[in-house]
Amino acid sequence: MPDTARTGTAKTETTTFREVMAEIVQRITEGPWGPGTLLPGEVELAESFGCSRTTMNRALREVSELGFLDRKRKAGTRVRMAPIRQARFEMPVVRSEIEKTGAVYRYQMVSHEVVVAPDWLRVRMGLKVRAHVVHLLCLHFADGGAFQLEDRWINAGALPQALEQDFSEVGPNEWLVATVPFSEVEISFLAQAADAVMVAHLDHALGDPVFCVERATWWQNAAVTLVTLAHRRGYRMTTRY
Amino acid sequence: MPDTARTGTAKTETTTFREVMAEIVQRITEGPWGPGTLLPGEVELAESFGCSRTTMNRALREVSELGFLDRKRKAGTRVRMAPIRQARFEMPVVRSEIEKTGAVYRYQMVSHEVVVAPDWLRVRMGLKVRAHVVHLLCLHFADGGAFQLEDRWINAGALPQALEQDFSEVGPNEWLVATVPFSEVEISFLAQAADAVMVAHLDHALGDPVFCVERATWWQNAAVTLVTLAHRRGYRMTTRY
DNA sequence: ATGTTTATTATGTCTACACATAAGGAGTCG
DNA sequence: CGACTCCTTATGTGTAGACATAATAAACAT
Repeated sequence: MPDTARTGTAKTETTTFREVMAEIVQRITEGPWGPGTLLPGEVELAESFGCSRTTMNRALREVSELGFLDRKRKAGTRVRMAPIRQARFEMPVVRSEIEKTGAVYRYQMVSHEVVVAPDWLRVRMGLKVRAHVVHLLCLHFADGGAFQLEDRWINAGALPQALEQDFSEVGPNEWLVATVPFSEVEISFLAQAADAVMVAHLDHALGDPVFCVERATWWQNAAVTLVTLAHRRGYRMTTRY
Repeated sequence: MPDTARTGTAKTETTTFREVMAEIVQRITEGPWGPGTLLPGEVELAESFGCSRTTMNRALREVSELGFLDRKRKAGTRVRMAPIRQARFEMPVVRSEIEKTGAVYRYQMVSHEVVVAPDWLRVRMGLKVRAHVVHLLCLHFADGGAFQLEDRWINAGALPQALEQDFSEVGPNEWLVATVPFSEVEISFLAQAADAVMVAHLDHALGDPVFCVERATWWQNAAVTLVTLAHRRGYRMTTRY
């Protein structure tokens, strides 16, 4: 911790609202504004910080979005008793996730078929009876080792182009984000026992715990795709805040 | 635009910048602004929307924070090719998570001991040799069934009060958030094989896949606590966006 | 041709002011 | 006593105008 920019280099005068934010967070986490404290009003604060109310408002709003403050109209601004614990995961395309670690990425399609949706999938995605789906199994390698097994279903009713598409070179994920970029998504994290398919392609023994991500996406109220991403042994999804 | 919300006599008329946001998102997801589009400048947009640049700026800023837009100074505002996929999990105290589903919450302490930190923990938390830690095993029930097993270590060096605290009634989590509310956190999600302790308290067989959350927290550069939360069979952590 | 300076431009932010809205509290009236 | 109205207050949001900053493009000099 070098210094708190208060006295610091004195000349840069970075855009005040960030400074104000920093000072507020400081006062909350270390200074006099413990949990439950009712802060002075915006006007008074703005005055004491030597900035306009607009700026103070922005600072307070953003600190509030960080989960430290609770604001209500007439009631005022209060420091939360316990901060909102929110974990935020950025979910990049697998390729970026792998390349970011410096490893070499390789993609391989394992299988590709067009079938009538099985019952469990129809229920899960809300498809019509006898709806056709594209079913893919793909592998993502990091430095030659299998990193992630992708088990994907694409609703051909909503996305007929998927029937024509060749997935042997470009992964379905990258194709999808380019084709249907903005969609509703539901993500689940879960632990699953390794089945035969996973054992065949990842470094798992039968029944081993596998960390899986399941992602279902809709576009304009129609189910587009459902994917399960099974990760290699020992994978953890980590974030800091 | 029919009116500028100035008349006051009840109209939906949600405060313009939200309207503007909605319209922008609409144009991106369904309208003419496909991925890669370069939007007109703020001034021009503000004019065409009939609002001030300030308001347009706020709208664009917030849409950008949603992950749809990419803004750079001179370059202008561009629709992202692929939206930033970010999953955001709110991590409430277990009690709230359970009670929110309508189930009855019950807490039980299983074991409580003060010990010298084992080597793996010393490394993991960066403790001194022979540092003392409080080690707790606790259970959280939902409607009488075991929901979550909490395996917690608290650094007594950083938090001597933990030595005096009685955890048989109040769970360590709730005590900690009240005592050390604002801290640095690292969260990991992972899949683990059920060990003997988990089997004894949760509905698992030995070796079953268990969804675990591991959380390490620091306060002012000192490790405070490390906890592993093992969940019952079939648990998933889900979010939508 | 290449490197450097300068102009231009779009976003980033600050200011001062105004009105809107929600919610607590006081006062009023049955 | 309770329900209602009205006032007050703190945040929420909109406007117009100004300067700051970053990044590109054009002009210039070497």
